[in-house]
Amino acid sequence: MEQKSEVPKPKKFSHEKNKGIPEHVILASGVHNRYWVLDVQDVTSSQSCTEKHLTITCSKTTQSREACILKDGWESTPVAVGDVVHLEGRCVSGLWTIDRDSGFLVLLPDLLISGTSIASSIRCMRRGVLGEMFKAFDGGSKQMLNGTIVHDIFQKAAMSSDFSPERIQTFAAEALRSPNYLGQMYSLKLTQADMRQEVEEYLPSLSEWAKHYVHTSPQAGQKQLTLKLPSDGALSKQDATCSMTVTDFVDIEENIWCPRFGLKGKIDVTAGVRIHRRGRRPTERIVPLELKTGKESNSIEHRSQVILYTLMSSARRCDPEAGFLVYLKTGSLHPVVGNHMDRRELVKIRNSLAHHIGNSLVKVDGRSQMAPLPAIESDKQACKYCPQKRNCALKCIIEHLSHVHLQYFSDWLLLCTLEALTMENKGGRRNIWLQTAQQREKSGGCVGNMQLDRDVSVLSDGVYKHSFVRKEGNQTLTGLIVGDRIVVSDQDSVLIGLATGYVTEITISGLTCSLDKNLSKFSSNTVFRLDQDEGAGGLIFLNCFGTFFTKDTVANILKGLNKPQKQAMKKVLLSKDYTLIVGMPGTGKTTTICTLVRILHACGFSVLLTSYTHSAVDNILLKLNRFKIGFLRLGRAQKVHHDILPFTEESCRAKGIQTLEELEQLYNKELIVATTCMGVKHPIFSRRRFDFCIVDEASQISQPVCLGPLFYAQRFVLVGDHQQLPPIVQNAEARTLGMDESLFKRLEHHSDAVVQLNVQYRMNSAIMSLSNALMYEGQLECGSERTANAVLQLPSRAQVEKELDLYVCQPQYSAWVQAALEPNSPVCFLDTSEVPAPETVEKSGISNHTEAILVQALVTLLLKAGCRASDIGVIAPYRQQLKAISSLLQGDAFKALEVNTVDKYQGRDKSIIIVSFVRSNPEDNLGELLQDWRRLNVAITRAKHKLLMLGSAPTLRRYAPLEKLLCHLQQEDMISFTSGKKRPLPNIFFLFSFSDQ
DNA sequence: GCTCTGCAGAGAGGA
Repeated sequence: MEQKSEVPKPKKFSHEKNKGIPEHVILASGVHNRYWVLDVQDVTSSQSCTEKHLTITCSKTTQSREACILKDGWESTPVAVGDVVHLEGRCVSGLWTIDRDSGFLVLLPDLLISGTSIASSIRCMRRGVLGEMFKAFDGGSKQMLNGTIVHDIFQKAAMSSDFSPERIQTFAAEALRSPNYLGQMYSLKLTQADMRQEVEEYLPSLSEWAKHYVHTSPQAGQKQLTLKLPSDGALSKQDATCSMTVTDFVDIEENIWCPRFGLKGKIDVTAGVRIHRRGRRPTERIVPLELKTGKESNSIEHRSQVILYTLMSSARRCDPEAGFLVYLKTGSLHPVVGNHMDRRELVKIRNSLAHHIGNSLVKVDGRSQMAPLPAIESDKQACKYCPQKRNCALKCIIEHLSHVHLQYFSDWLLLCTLEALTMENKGGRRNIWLQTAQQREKSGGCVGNMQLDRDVSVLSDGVYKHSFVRKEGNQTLTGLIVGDRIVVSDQDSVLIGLATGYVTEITISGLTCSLDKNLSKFSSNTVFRLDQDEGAGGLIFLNCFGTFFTKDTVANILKGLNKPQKQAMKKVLLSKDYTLIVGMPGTGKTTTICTLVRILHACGFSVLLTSYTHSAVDNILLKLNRFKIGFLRLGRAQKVHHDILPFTEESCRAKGIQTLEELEQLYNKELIVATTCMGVKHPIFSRRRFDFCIVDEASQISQPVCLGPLFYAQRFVLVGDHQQLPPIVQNAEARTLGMDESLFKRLEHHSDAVVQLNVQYRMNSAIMSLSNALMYEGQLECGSERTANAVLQLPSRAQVEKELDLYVCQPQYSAWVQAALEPNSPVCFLDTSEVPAPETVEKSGISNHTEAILVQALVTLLLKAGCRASDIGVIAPYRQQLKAISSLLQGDAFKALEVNTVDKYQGRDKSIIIVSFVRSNPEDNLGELLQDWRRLNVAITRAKHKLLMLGSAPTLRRYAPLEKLLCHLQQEDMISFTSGKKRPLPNIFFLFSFSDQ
């Protein structure tokens, strides 16, 4: 993937980027300033020093401009026109000066970079950049796990202010049987005894450390340390000798997102300390302690980490100026002072890293490509143990990768990077600190003004249940829904990212959630904001380019299947590598998969069962469960279907798993393991392999995600239908470059691996014929006479028609209603063009009010005619239209009725489907959604007995797929007009009064 | 031009 030097180095993108400030960029002045760089000049000053002069603005109109001079080393900052920067220091009448002694320039400050990332970039920038691009997949080591556990023990002791050997023993024993660490031991093939031995070596020095430094100990504060704080000014060396005692443990694992310096990180221990120096009054500070279990190296990397933590702390509270490295192997303490020089150099390294990460793409001739990585360091020593060495020199090291494979890798790297960028610009975490809670609440995805309600309760190790209520009464909470991931910050966005977790319950006045930190230490007056967390965005780029034949049973299982389904079974069993099952709409994909799993299970094969969504996975499991087939379901309990909960790892563990053997047993017990494609980070996959992997809804999954689970199986089966919707890709360029091609589609032309399910049991023959004409070229068949001839049952239809006659004296006005209700014409397109029914285009989306009213009318009539609300589904391509329709369908009678987007209806069906196509305008204003054949195909294949479509035929004819559909409908005489000659209103009013009765 | 699901994740040592 290394781009060679032929690739032109990106010059200044001034002409490219200067076209105006993009909409998603937010600028500000003040402490949390954000400036847009308008111009960059390299200047040689009178003392023949080079400087960089920036012209900057913090207003989007670019009217008020300021200047910034970078010198004394800052001039080498890789800042370019169109970058966003944050400035620290002094500004005198519109001129910032960043020099040796004061000021910082933080490049792309909303790109938060972790302390460890910066520390690892000190020796090699390329390593830091690669580390941000690829999360290592190495799985860790015994030493690392030991480190984590010893940290945990120290932190628990700190929080309980008890470092007695007995207490520490208890914490150690708890940690050694905690679920999380057992999982890691399983991955690393370590035993609990191994781990116990490793951990126990450290325990005495924990108590020892506390004896010397915690203020409750009589021996505290006797050890001499060397500490010279910046605020001391010039002092003699003698004066720098001091002693330190910890007076208070303020926090553990304090999570800091620091957008002033563009940093993030977790501080092991935040402690209140008292520093005693000879001849001075003791000073009190709150400082970061960084724990280390490895060698007492006092290395640049370790010290840099501490200095960065002091900088992050300074943005939250009084500048600690110093922090401490605690080496737990020996129990010794090293003070680390963060003077301006060190901080300056680290911020520069951060900027360099941010520059590379923030400019990972360059445009060449209008097309995006990956920017070159920083140069390779030729330090053999450093490279030898570098965790990124495989990614660093991919081409050289992995010789078995052919050109095609490398090309595939680099293509997808580009696509994923493009997509990540778009997702970051759209949502992204930076809105938490760039927008006030009120601003963000308007656009949804945030609730502010929240206060802690009841006491915090512990749900499990590291999971805390919190209840919040609105400070001002009962304003309804609209922004969040149950299951959302959230980030908790203080209302004023000073303490950002205090905790993360999930919404578990929403009431009228408040909300309950599970969080990773206990916030009870905040006073009951503290006001919080809860922001929906879209996550860091982008796809994880999975870095892993690394028989009992019980004939009777199988025969029995095969019995209920139709011919193509049987063929599918045979194909899978005989396959060497993979099989694709093309399941057309209603052909029983879930049943087929369920049967396939039962057969494979009966044959003694192990199966990894996956799909993109939790609900798709659970759909199959619900069916499987009826046959009493055992399985293990991995994944967050909150996302799993209620009836499947007993089979989750979490509930199995709750029955009591304390030893590694029990955990191994749980992981190995079932032949069938089910999870989502993204769930493959689970420890089980570091060891278990499967005979088969089945991926459901595979045509909706992007390639990198779909590949994930396939690495753990000998053979795989992809089930999907490429005539249905493809994976969602937000970035337009990535889409045109083919990112929405699923693996299913890519492999589909290998026709010998494909088997088609074309016998369907959903639609009656009239509805089926639409899809056959449009997409399947007549291949789709009805499974039985019963399916083919099934029509809508309307017990009270006669009564309704009688009333219609009574209320509408002119029959031509109610003709279309009669057509819509007629069970024997299952397909009916209602052309609204003569009504007319124009669309409404708003920022929030597109809707069509008249169509919404017509939907309401139809639903009302259908219910009146004896239809159950749960048998009716309303579909529209646009969210805004769903809102319009739902607001008209309020009330208990409509409760069971489902209103949803086309996309959400995929994989589902209803007896009656009403589709509102929305678009209706005289211009050539089309939009993308309805241009997609597959979306239309999904929309028209959801109904079992009756398909009602509403739309303006003249507008819709401008969309190629709809033109074809309308042509077919016309031939079949399936179109009727919603009114006679431009007089629809009496009808509509009539319907209103009718529904109000 | 308006369709949306998944993800914890920063740091745990080694030289």
